[in-house]
Amino acid sequence: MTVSITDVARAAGVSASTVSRALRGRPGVSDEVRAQIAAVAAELGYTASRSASSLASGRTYTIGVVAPYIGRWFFGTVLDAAEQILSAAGYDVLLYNLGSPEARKRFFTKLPVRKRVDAVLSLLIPDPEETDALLSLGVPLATTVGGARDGFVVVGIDDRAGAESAVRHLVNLGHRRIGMISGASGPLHWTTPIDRRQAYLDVLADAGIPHDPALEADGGYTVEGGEQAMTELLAGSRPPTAVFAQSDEMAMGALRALRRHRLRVPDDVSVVGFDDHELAEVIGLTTVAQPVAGQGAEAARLLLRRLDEPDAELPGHVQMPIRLVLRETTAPPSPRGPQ
Amino acid sequence: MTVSITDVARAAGVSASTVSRALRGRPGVSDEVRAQIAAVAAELGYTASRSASSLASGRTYTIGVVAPYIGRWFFGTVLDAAEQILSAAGYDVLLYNLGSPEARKRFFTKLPVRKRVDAVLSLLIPDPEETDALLSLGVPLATTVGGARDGFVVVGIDDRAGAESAVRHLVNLGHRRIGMISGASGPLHWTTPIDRRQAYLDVLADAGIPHDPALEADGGYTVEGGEQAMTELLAGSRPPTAVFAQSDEMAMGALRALRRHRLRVPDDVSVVGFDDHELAEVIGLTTVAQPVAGQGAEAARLLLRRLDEPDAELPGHVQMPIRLVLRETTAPPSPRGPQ
DNA sequence: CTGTTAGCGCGTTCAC
DNA sequence: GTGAACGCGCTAACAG
Repeated sequence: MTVSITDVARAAGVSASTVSRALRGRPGVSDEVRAQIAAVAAELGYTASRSASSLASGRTYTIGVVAPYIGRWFFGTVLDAAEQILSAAGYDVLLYNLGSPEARKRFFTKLPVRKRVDAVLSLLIPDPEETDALLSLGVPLATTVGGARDGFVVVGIDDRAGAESAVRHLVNLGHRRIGMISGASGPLHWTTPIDRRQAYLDVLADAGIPHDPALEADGGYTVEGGEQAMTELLAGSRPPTAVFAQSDEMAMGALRALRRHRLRVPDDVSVVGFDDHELAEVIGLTTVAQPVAGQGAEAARLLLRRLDEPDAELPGHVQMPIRLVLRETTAPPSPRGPQ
Repeated sequence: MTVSITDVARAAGVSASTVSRALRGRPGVSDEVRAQIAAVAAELGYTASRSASSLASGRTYTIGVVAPYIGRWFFGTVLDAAEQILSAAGYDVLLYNLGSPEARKRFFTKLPVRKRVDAVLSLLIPDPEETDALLSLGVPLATTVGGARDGFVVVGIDDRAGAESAVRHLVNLGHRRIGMISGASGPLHWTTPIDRRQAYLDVLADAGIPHDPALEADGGYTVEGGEQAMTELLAGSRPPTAVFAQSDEMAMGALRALRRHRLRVPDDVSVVGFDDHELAEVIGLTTVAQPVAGQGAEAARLLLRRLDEPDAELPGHVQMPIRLVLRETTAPPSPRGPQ
């Protein structure tokens, strides 16, 4: 039924080893024999069985990618970029979508990637136990989230610097009542919301603006959450004149809430996001841009280099550039304040 | 280093065959032995090598998913849903992102999924040659795009009915100059834009509205394309009072173009999209909703059933429901017309 | 430069 | 109910 290496060997009048060497471009085969084998293989439609070759060689030419919510723009974009780099290098991608707690638990207890992948790229932050599980795989590890960690190649951004530039922008415009929509209720060990919040506090302190806890709300990194959070902020006795949302999706939710309250942006309230979502430009959202696809691609590249030269010195932590993109949702505060 | 089935067998004082039977729940093992083996395996952290077991059994417990642009909301969402169903059933997902022509060609010529997957789910429409390549794999096939085709389980929607409801809505509001932003420049064999366009023509004809080619523009299914297309339409001598965009992303681009031209929506121009993108609600976009995640999940389920009972009768073509969602971007035409 | 010999780790007959 | 033998298709080490 399916054509095997011995079929090719027989048809070409050589041994299976020669076929193996010839097709994989290994030295030790004369050019004419190699060409003839290639021709026979093509004619028969032969492809080596990955199961068999990885069993024999120990290499799988497969990379495992674990992600939360691949349907979300951010992760989808990272995955997209990483896959392109990996497949161009001849690697296949095994995808694990760990959005639900059950899926996540199932993955880390059964660890289906064991003996199946040459490396793992994680788009989520593993907790200490999960980290141990990944380390136990004994393969190179990379991640695009969180800070530097042992055993991982980390490609990320400077969350604090990014958040600082956003909040400072609002301060420079003259705002004093600056709210923040964060994502504190996310998974543990997820330092991003913590870092961005700290930057917010730092900039306020730096500007001599007292911190008002009533100006903080949790948006859970979703559009709906952002909308609810903004609604909460508006319900306060002294609502903010500007809001820093820790993600563009939450910012979009905030914009929706503002529209529902008949408040104009940026005349009544300014909004800054974070990410530079593909639709941020469409909406005219001022935001902190980070190279999302770039991080996926870079992490994939570093992983490939680790596989090519296991002993090469590689940076354990790469910082990608960020920049504040000014659009149409920020302006100086209205003299009359919101309302 | 890595623990194998013989390690477990030795530690449990049984043979490898018994371990194999016990761990996979096959009959022929006493309950107490089975329990003991399970305990030993857990303690040693044993997982069967997929390479070895699929080499021996012929089953890979892996499904190949090919997609264009997984970074795009639509495909990311379909993939997300399909992956959840498949991994819950114990299958792994091998992902192939075929956005670029090179990646696509590479995939279909080298066919890296051969002997690697038990089934394939395609989120793109293969041309006749590519179809042959997929059929040659000899495994169940499914797709979420295009019409019914031999050898595939197709899960989709009625594109014509959906587009009709959108255009009819505009007609019912009283619009006579109705533009369309389509995606004709996409890949060949992609019938969606053709079907949606035909529906547009049918409804116009039905309403006695003459067709004006100047009211059609190509948006290539992207936000930027939609923006350009809308700009083209506005540059005409008699711009439309309403526009049907064949996708929400193009509709969002159109909204941006309208804003830039200082035209109000829906007062000056009405816009209808197609898909019910996750941000459509945020923007208040009237659109034709289709169950995007639902299609991915359903296709995955049908594939699993095919694998479980290869001889069962399965529908070759499943139509998922659609519905028009009225929001804030459509209204009767302004008495003065656009401007 | 090429063929031969051994496994890689497991599932699957068979015997027992 | 359990174990021994064999083979899945391929790569790696060794001869020649």
